[in-house]
Amino acid sequence: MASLRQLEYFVAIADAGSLRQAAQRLGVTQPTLTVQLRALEEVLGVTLFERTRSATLLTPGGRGLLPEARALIAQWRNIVESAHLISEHSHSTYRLGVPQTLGPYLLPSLLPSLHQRFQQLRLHVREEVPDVLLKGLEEGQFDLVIGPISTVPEAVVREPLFREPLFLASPVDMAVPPLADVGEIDLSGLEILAVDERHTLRREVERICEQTGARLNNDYEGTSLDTLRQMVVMGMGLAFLPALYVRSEIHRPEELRVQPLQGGRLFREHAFLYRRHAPSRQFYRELHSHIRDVITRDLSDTVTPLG
Amino acid sequence: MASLRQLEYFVAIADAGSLRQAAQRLGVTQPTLTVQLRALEEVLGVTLFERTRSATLLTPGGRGLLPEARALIAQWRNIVESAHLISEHSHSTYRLGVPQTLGPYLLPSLLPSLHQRFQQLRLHVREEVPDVLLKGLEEGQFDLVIGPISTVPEAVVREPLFREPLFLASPVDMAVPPLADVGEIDLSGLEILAVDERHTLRREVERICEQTGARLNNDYEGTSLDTLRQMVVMGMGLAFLPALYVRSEIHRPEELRVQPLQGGRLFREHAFLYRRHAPSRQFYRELHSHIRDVITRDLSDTVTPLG
DNA sequence: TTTTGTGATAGATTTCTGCTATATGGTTGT
DNA sequence: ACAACCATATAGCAGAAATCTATCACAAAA
Repeated sequence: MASLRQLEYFVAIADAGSLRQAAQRLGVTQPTLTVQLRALEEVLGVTLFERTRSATLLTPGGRGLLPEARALIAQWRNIVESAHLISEHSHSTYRLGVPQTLGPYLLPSLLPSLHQRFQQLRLHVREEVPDVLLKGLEEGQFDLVIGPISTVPEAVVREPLFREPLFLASPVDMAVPPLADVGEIDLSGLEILAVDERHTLRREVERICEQTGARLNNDYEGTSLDTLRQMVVMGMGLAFLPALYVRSEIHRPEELRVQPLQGGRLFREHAFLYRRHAPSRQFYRELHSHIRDVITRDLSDTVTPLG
Repeated sequence: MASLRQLEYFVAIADAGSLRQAAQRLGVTQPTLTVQLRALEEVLGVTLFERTRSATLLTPGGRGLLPEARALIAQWRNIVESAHLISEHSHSTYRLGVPQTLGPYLLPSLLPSLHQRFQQLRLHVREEVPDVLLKGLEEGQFDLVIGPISTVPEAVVREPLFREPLFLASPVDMAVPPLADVGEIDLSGLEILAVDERHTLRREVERICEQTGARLNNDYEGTSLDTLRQMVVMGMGLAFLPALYVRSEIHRPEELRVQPLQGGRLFREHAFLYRRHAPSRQFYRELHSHIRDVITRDLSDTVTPLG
């Protein structure tokens, strides 16, 4: 095995045309070069220089290897430089996980601002269901997660982000009384549609249904909020839709009536998660702080910031 | 300064996903990896792995640097491989110097056969005048020289190659008696043309002129044998042309009469030269041996092999 | 012939690398 | 809850490698 240093010696000797001069430039002594050059030649099995008393000449073999050695050293310097950039954080690609029911409606409000604040930051976003998000965070498939507030392992830091109201969506041609507080309302007999059971949103809806006497339709499970909306429009039932979704959709009152539910019992909450011992945790804290600010500034008409 | 080994450790740990497993694959112990990895991280200024008790995860920074590390190691293996190819000799490019008055007429007979014998051999041929050839050989601008026999420094090995007769060239319309032996012939009064004085050939011709009483034309110096021939054709004088030149030219008796000069006093001699201490000298000896064989086999109707 | 400049060599010293043994801190199974 | 286990971290030592100083040997130039 040879070392990078030996390759640098090789190049320096070739450039200087003499061991002594190369030694001087490199700040080492000439015997060092004699020995190290010999060691490199030993490893390569090629005599790189023809040593005469009056000059040190590249052999044909050495001439062929010289550009490759230069390239290798350049590549090494490149790595060091990249590393130093990366060491300032926010120059790497962080893998962010979000639930499918949140990502498309939250991130468009978040990413432009994040990108402006951390110019070199690259986020690789992947949508997953919450269970997978948490597991993936623990196991290292994700660096960051924005997901439902839930109990998290000791090894994960959970920073509450915001509370998001749920709206009751119904077809325009259906008579549903305005709801003041869901706790006081009787929805018995009504069909409620929800996304499949891997989503936290479904658990919220299940709880609400028990409290209001509504019936959860188990035959049709929307795989996305958009599907859910289509199903409501087609009269298959009612649905609870998160505020950010409602906000982001082109509002079409002629198709869908959306009722705010006062009283604050109907909502879901999201948090910012990362591994407690992640080397970049300091940077994650900065990210969190910035995200919280953006939400407060841009989304507080829709959601309630937490923490 | 980091080492190639540390980069290999980095890659191995990333692949294995654990220090212990990586250590086992690499045939070292786990503390070694702990220490070396830390050293590499120190140099790069980047934490490459997030060490947890249950797993060893790449950090975002480490993830970014991993492909570069792989590339560097690949390039290093590439260098070693090239070197090992080169070490079998005849895979390098050797710089061959020849006189302008010989190269174009000898090499076409030589190179195809050389290439067949040493498939991977690459020769970079440059034409120079003999002085420059010898100096260039000593100073390392050439690895090999085929040039006029002359006294050479101790540091240069001179292997005689062949003796090349000189022919007397005259215009077809000029009456010149057939020459049996130049020593017995009187050429007094005739104009002799020669190449410029940097060529050994000119010195030969000067000597001959003194012996035969011919007059060397100093006003017109051909810069190449072809120019010389043209000048003879145009009636500006006679010239001595080397056998290989005569052999290689399309013979045009209607333009130029070429007379062989018997007696063997009129010739030039060429040798194969290389630095005595060149690391590839063993290979040069093989080359010389092969070249001698080719000359004996293919050119002995024109020249006399030596040595 | 002396001087200067080149690479090679020897031996001492420092630095690096890897080992063994052990500590530390989570995870898992009872 | 606790023991057993498994991961990485640390300490200290030994051998290898790298470097230095001093010197040699040789060639070219003055």
